[in-house]
Amino acid sequence: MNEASRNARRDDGATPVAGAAPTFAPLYRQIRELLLRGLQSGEWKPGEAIPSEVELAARYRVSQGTVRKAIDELAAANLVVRRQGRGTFVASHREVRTQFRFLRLRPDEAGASAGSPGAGSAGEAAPGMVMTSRVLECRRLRAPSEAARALGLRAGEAVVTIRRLLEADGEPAVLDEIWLPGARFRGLSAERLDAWHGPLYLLFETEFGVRMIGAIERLKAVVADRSRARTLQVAEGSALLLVERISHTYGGQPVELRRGYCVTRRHHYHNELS
Amino acid sequence: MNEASRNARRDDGATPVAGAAPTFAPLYRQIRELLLRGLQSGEWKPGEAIPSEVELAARYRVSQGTVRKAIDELAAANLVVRRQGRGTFVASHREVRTQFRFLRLRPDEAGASAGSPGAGSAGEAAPGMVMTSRVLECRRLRAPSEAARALGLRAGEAVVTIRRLLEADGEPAVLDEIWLPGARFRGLSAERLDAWHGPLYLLFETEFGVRMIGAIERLKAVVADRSRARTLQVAEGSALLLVERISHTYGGQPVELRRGYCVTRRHHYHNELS
DNA sequence: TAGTGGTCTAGACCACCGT
DNA sequence: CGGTGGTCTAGACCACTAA
Repeated sequence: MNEASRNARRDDGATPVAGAAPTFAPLYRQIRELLLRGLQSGEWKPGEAIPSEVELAARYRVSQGTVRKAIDELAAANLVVRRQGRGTFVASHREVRTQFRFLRLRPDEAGASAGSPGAGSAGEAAPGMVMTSRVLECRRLRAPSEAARALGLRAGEAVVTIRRLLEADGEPAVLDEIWLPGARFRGLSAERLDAWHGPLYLLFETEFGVRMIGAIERLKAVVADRSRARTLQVAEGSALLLVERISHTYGGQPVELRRGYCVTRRHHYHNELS
Repeated sequence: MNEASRNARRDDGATPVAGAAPTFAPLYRQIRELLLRGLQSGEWKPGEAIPSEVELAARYRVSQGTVRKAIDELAAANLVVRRQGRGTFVASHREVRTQFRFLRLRPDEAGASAGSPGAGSAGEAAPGMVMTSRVLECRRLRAPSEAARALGLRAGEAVVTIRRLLEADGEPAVLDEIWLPGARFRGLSAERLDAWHGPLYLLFETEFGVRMIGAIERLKAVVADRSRARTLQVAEGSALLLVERISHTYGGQPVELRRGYCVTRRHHYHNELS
């Protein structure tokens, strides 16, 4: 198989560094890109199983080990979940583990029970708090320049904007201001949001076919203005944690701009460095 | 080799879940633990090469592939760096890539040139700013209860505390308040710090044999009190980003408590979710 | 029991690095 | 050139899951 297929497909496509000479990608990366294409195109939907390793190996005419390494990378990127004895499944925001990858707010008294990982365990603890959401506003408008830039839209294109208040254990915790590209989110309305109970990203995934697979966040500390202070029920002039997020779907394409104003009196933003 | 060595060593040690029945670890994890022990004991020092894969395979009497998988995990945890054609090296804070894993502050105008990773590239950009440090204070004292708890010390044990001001491009950016266990940091003094030019963690690594390999951070927004406002040259009542960090060395053992008060007027804390 | 992912091996060859 | 990590293969067996 090798002597032919190795050079059959050139160029990774994942690292389009301008000016770099076209480089050849190892087989398992080429396979990874093929699988990625299947995920992106919806050939396999969130929650479904992808074909078994042996079947994929036969289909692409490579060894199982090579397919395995390709899937390993997809699993490392949380695009796919392996389950021994059952198969490999497309990651979905239906799963709790996925949900809390994007919610970094935690109650302060987390017990601090030192998990102490050996060399590389994830150790995701379930945040012991009840989150409820209340939609304050949802409307369509022409993209403000800032949102257009973040979402890669032309100035004036349609966007959907949402304002919602998250409460943690009954207390106002986060005021979210969200912008979404109008083209991908036709039919998204306040009614639709009110009727939905569950994570926002799960709604996006099931109703609009938009899977959030990653995000870049910029955190700042800001002073609460009058309006935000009121909705969050804190004093004007309080310090708020501003989390600006641009999340993307397959291929790094941005599909959400979000600004979350967080009350960090009894909560904090959790992050692990390694 | 296999029929014997597979069950020769039992129990991972990395996941000491109380009450769980003793479980057997795959060979490559056992090898990983052995290598980890070598790193921890200083058998191979930061910057040095560890033995080659074939040599390790011979030493532990397993196949090269098994050693390889063990090293893969150590590399994924940033404990070790592979260099094709040269060898595998113990990670050191001397390297720039390592340094900025722990410095998440970035200047606001980072160009925002959407890097758009394919499936799982790290894409660490060099923060385009000049950081300089000025030590305000360094003294030894009995651990305040909070620091003792964070560092796992008995109340009243000795700690070293440091206060330092970081300037980014000439402007005050971060006020750090640091606590270190006194036992591990004998001889650390203001003079020693003043004489040092370079990352703090590199000093710890080279002079005290303490390698920071990970940390847990809790972020909050706070209001600047009079004293901190003055040293950071901002108005009293400004919002500051408080980054509380507990960093650890091998085995998850905490060795630093740090509180950083960040001015986020022209900078932000950068984070990537996936 | 059949099918899946998980581990381990042994050997081949490639790409890269320093001498 | 020799040594290192990187890729790929083929086959064996194990651990787990579901029918």
